[in-house]
Parts: sequence; structure tokens; C-alpha cells
Amino acid sequence: MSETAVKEKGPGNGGKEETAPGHIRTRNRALILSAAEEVFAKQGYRGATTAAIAEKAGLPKANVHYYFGTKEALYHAVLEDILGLWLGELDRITEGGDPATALGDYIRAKIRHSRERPLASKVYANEMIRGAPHTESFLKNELRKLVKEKAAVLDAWAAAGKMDPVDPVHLFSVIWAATQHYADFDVQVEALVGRRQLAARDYDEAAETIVRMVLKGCGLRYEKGEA
Amino acid sequence: MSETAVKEKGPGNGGKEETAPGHIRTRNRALILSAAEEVFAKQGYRGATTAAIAEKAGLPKANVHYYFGTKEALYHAVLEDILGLWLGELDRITEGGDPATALGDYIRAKIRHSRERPLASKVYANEMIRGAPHTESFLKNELRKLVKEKAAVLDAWAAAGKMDPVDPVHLFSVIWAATQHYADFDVQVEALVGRRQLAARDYDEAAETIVRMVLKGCGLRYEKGEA
DNA sequence: ACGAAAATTGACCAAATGGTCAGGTTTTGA
DNA sequence: TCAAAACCTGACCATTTGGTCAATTTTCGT
Repeated sequence: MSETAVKEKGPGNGGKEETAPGHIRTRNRALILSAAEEVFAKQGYRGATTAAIAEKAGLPKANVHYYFGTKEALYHAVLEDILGLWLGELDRITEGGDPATALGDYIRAKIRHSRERPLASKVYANEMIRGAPHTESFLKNELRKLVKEKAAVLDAWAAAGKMDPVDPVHLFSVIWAATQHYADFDVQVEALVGRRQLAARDYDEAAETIVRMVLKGCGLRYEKGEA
Repeated sequence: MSETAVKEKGPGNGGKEETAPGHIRTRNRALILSAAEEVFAKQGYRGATTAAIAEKAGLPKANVHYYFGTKEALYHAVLEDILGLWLGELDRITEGGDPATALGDYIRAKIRHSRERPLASKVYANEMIRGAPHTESFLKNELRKLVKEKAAVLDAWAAAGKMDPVDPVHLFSVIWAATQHYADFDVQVEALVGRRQLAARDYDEAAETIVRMVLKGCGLRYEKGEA
């Protein structure tokens, strides 16, 4: 209320993208989605209240319902954003590439993601722990198909003698678990390293530890420091 | 209400331990704690309702409050049980032992725990994701101290040339993340393996995959099949 | 400048929730 | 046997929650 009232009468002021057609809708939806991600991450689906989301977004509650209708629809929208991230990152794993490079880069990208978007990871973790009530189709279709594709790549690498044969489901499970752990269980890691917040170095060390174990576990040579 | 009314009038029936002094308190508290673990695991703290817990325990809601007072106190009691499990399992890691055996056995025990008490794992995961509001002291004191002790063991092993030096915080993080993943993200793994429920074989394969990566990542020889 | 479309929001619900309590029944120990 | 302690629970309550709505203001295309 107070921050929206930054006197800005005439259209001919210094700004420029302020006058786009649906710019209000765009801005407010983004505001709400971001606030919702945070509240859903920290409180879970049932624990999140539309009032809390509205307050964090700096809007009245009725406005949240104006844009998203129901709490469930808002949750869906948040989740949709997050699932999008999930699928994109596996692109590095292709048959043409080098196993050590591809896996190492993938793990480092995942750790970066845990650092940059920990709330997204937490929302996803909450969803899984609850039994994936809003994500069944994603898991059984998109994600499963993608893992099958990447499994074929791993098999090809193994057949070509480029790496040891490894069960792809468990390999990916380990990678996802280990990398997402640094977002979902951040407080635990923080307590163990004795810092109130993890530093860049912590994430780098985590990444190198995971890369080393995965590569060596796959019979690949590990050379550190390519972060 | 209906199941409690299994006619059982006279005390001189076939039962024997039915007549212990505090047996009602003992039985009902256990009933409630078990139901609470399930509801807290699947719904999170805020999402869990005392009514749902009472129903799952087969008792009226007022009875739940009679034994535990508040929802928060009940949550505390559930969490207390779970934290107890946590601490006990690290005992295998002692300087006298063999690194490969100790780490391998620890990982296998953790996977067994994920299989046998997945709900406990989920409650703990929920607590961490929320920022450990009821667990700060556990993390900063007990768990941190324990990890420091075990870090000394790992350092000693490394100094003796028995294994490569590894950052203990990240090593334990990987082990915990990977093993607990099979409890917390069970639906995801189930979707990927295409089974409605994970079988014994899945857990064994998971354990062997994790053991292999951890051991090789620590410069240790891995021989499979000692499950 | 102007009317339609979009956006805003205070006030208001019905349902759900954590918690209480008085009055009753059962268990227990002597 | 009997009184105290433990146990039980339907009924009740204040608060919170997701959601609605009608009245109003702002934005937009022309």
C-alpha cells in the first residue's frame, strides 16, 4: 500500500516498460507466485495460508484469489514452474558427450540450483513426502520417460567401455538426493559446518565430494577443480 | 468405538499382560504416537489435525488431548522418539574397525531403516525442510558433537593410510541424503522403477549402489553382496 | 475524452481446527 | 469393599481458514 504509492502520475516519466498492456497482471502474478513458493516451501501445502502468501506479496488476500482462484490452483501454478526446471537440466547427458564431463557438469549444475533456488527444491520435496498427490502424472510420464532415455545413454557408454555399468535409477536417485539435500536440509548442514549460512565454498566442496563419489563409483577418473 | 468393545468382562480370561498397572496409559500413548507419526509424516506439522490423529488411533479427540495436552507436545514426543533412532546408528563407525566394513554396514543399516520406518524419516525430513524449529538444539549439540567424533575417526583412518581423506560433513551428508531418499521420496523411486511398492531387491540394489560409490569415493575396495 | 474491461479490496461467510471441561465410568491399591 | 486416582468423552467454544461478493477505482483501446 505504501510502496505502491510512489508518486508516478504522468506517463511520460523516466520509466519505460511500466506501460506494457498486461503489465499489472504480469507483475502481480509474479509477486504472488514468488511469495507462494516461499510459503509453500516453509509450511507445506496445508500449512500455507492464502493470508500469509498475500501478506508476503504485499497484496490483500482477495487479490490473490482474484488472480489464482483457489489455493490449490495457486499451488499447481507454483509446482508447474518447478517441474519445468527439473526436466531441462538433464540435457547434458547425451551419448555424444564424455561420461565424466557430462555427469560432473550435471551434478555441479544441480548443486548450483540447490543454492540459487532452494525454495523450489523444498516445495518439490514437500510434494514428494506427501506422496506426490499433484505430481503423479509428471512422475509416471515425463520424468520416467526422461530417465529411460538417459538410461539408454548410460547403457551405451557402458557397452562402449567408457564406464562401468550402473543401474540408472539408483544412480540418478543418489545424484538427486545428494544435491537436493543441500537445499532441503540446509539447516542441518549449516549446523554441522557451524555456519549460519552456507558459503560458496561449502557448495563447491559439496559438489566436488559428490562428483568424486559418483565418478569413481562409475569407474571413471575424477579430476577435481573443474567447478 | 466398535473395536474397543470386544466383550471382555471378567479379569480371569486367557490374557495375561492385560493387567499391568499402567497398561492403559502405555497402550493408548503408543497408539496415539504411532498414529501421530503417520499423520505428521504425510501432512506435515501444520497439516496434521488432532482429529485425524485421533481417528487413526481409534480414539476420541479429547482422549488425545488427555494424554498429550497440546498438538505441539504430541509432535515433540513423536520427534523425540525419532531423534533417538538417529543417534544410535552411528556406533558402527569406530577407530578400531575396518573403514570399508564400517561404512558399508552403516549405509546398509540406514537403508534398512528407510525401509522399516519410512514415516519416521518423513517426519524428520519435514522438520528439516521447515527449518528445524523444534530441533535446533539437537542439530547444534548432539548431532554436531557426534559428527565431530566420527570425523576424528575418519581422519585417523586417513592418517593411517586406510582410506583417502574426505570431508566428513559432506560424506555423511551424502550418505544420509542417499539413504533417506528411499523413504522420503519413495513415490518418486516407485514411479521410476515402475512398481507400486519397492521390493526387497530394490532396497538391496540401492544399498549396493550407494555403498559402491561411497567406498570407491573414499579410495576403498568395494566387494558387493555382503548385504 | 469516454465507455468497457481489468483490477482492487473491505466486509463477510461457513467450515474446520486446537483446545476445554464437566460429569461420568473404570482401575487401582489398601 | 471402597475411596481415590486414572481414564473417558460428548458437547462446547474461540479462532483461523479458504473463499465470495459487491461496490469502487484504475487502466486501456479508440
